[in-house]
Amino acid sequence: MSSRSMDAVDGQEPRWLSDDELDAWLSYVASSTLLEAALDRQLQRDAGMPHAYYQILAMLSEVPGRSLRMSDLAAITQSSQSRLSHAVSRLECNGWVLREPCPGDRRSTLARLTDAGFEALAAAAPGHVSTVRHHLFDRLSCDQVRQLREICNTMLQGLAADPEQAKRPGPRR
Amino acid sequence: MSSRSMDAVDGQEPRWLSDDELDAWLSYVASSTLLEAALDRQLQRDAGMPHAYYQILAMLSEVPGRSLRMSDLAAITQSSQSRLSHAVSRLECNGWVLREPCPGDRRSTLARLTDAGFEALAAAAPGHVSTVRHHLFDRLSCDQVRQLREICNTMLQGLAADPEQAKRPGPRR
DNA sequence: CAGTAGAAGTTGAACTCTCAACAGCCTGGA
DNA sequence: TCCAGGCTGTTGAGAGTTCAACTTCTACTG
Repeated sequence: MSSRSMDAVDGQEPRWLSDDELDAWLSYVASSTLLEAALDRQLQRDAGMPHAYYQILAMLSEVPGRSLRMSDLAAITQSSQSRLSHAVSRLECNGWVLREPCPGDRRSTLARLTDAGFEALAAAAPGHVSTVRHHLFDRLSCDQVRQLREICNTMLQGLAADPEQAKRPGPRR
Repeated sequence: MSSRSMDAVDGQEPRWLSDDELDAWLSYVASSTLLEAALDRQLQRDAGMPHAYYQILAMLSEVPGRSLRMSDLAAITQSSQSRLSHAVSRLECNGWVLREPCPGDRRSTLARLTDAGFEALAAAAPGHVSTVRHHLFDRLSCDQVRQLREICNTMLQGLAADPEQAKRPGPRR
């Protein structure tokens, strides 16, 4: 990743990261890896679900009717359709989510948060928020919280518009 | 996660996130999820390895002898021992890494980057750096890069000292 | 209105990661 | 010296994710 020990062999010498950028990158990778691991560990231990599943329940809980089309739910949880489909299957087994047909478009499926699902979320929320606080917000100044939001929003603009994001290769036949 | 639709049932009302914090958190979760997915996709497609495996090769490449004890390699890649052991097994099958006994401590194992592994890394690096640049550093000001580093380092202090991190339940016998 | 391209969702296989248990080795105090 | 407990690493099972293929349905175009 640094230019110190790596030379390009082809014609196009890539723009390596500067020392400042490399420092920031290594810190970012380390902290985001460890934070996600800590969140998963806490939620798995105390609520029997990984962080990604908590997010699905949380997003459903915030929406009128506590129900969303699978596609929309996938979009707001930064999930692929396949990942979400597997996840909802598991949540359905737990009785936390329910699949039902979508009126008006027979391709679509609605995922609805059940009462049991809402209760599981409500039970999990305090411990989760406390973990997020402990590792993140209790350590940052108000300025840093704003800076973090700005930085992440800037990233999001590029990531959301990523063409790779949407690319879905057709069948081979 | 917000206090708007969730009330604590038990005695201890948790400190919910403020609106600013919630905004920052949702942006953080979304951007880190999408960025990690983009990195994995690019590396998997162009180099046949996920981001975590790239990091293992990269860390090995920066160290004298291109060789580290499994424990030390796990520490600098934010990996559990188990995860690293599985990963190195796979990298060994690719001929990119080699396991060898550690002189002086027969418990330990050294993982060494092979020449083929170094070449695979060198071939993967330009595309990877370019992806990191494209999604992150090309969009941030110098100030923001410094802010990001500060924020992540602050997080790291807490995460590295996390007691959960080290807890390893003993055998049941 | 038929044909077709694309959208929505699911599935199964392969892969990665976590968790718990285990085996081997080292070290300090009795 | 001995051995108890800790360190190091591996393994197998189970859970979650990705990828590619597929089905069904919608909407556009001629």
